[in-house]
Formats: sequence, structure tokens, C-alpha cells
Amino acid sequence: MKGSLIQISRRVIRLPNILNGRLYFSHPSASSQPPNNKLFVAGLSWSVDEKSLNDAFSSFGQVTEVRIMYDKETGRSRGFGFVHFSKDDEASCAKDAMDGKAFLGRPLRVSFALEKVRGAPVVVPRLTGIGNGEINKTR
DNA sequence: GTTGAGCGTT
Repeated sequence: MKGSLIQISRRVIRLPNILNGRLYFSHPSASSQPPNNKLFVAGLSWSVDEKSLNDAFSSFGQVTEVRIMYDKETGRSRGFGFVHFSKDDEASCAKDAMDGKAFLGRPLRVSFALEKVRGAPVVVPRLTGIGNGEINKTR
């Protein structure tokens, strides 16, 4: 059973989970991604296109981009896509409202998209002393 | 006429 959220005077308190006599505190980002303005929408029916997906999500905020992944060869939908909003709270509102909701006969699976990494996270440390058996030697 | 968990063609 998941923890409940109660709100007391503008402060959100997360109640612990009780399982097998032990207490568990579930972190908000444990089972979901940190909030973005981009939503990952899966569970789409094969016949859902970007226009119908836009119409379904545009009522929660300003949708800046809708993209459905299609198969490179057959051109058919892969059953998932992405919806970009102009703000995070709009995406969050749309997620809470549309997640698990049936759409064209199939339950939708909505979650925050993973952060698109632009550029390889290759870090080239310019440390002195590496390779000589001496790290940050000072004199 | 098919299939069903997932994180994306600039």
C-alpha cells in the first residue's frame, strides 16, 4: 500500500507505509521521474495519432509539442509518445488527470519524461598529478 | 485486419 498525502496549513506531510510491522517512507521520486514539462505517454492504441493526443491534453495547458513514435518501416504507431507543455505544473496536472484514464479503449500510462540528454556527459577531468601516482600534490 | 512493455527520427 502506498503512503498517503495529507495537507495541513500549506504543508504536505507524507505518511509512512506500514508493511510487515515495519515503517517505510516512500520518496516521491522513487517510483516516478522528477517533474518536467515533458510527459511520456504510453499505452496508446495503435490508431491514436498526434492530433487526437493533442486534443486530449491541450485542455490542461499549452501544449508546445506532441510526438508519437512510429515504426520506421511500417509507419504504424509504436504505442507511445511525448507531450510537451509550456510549464511543469501544466504537465503535472495533465499527468494526474490522464494517467490510468482509458483512451480509445486502452488505459493510458502517463509519467514524466526522462530528461533528454543533449550531448554526451563526458567529463574530462583536468586534474594534476593523475598518472604519476601523485594526486593534487602541493608544494 | 496480427502485437502491448516501454523513454524520442530534430
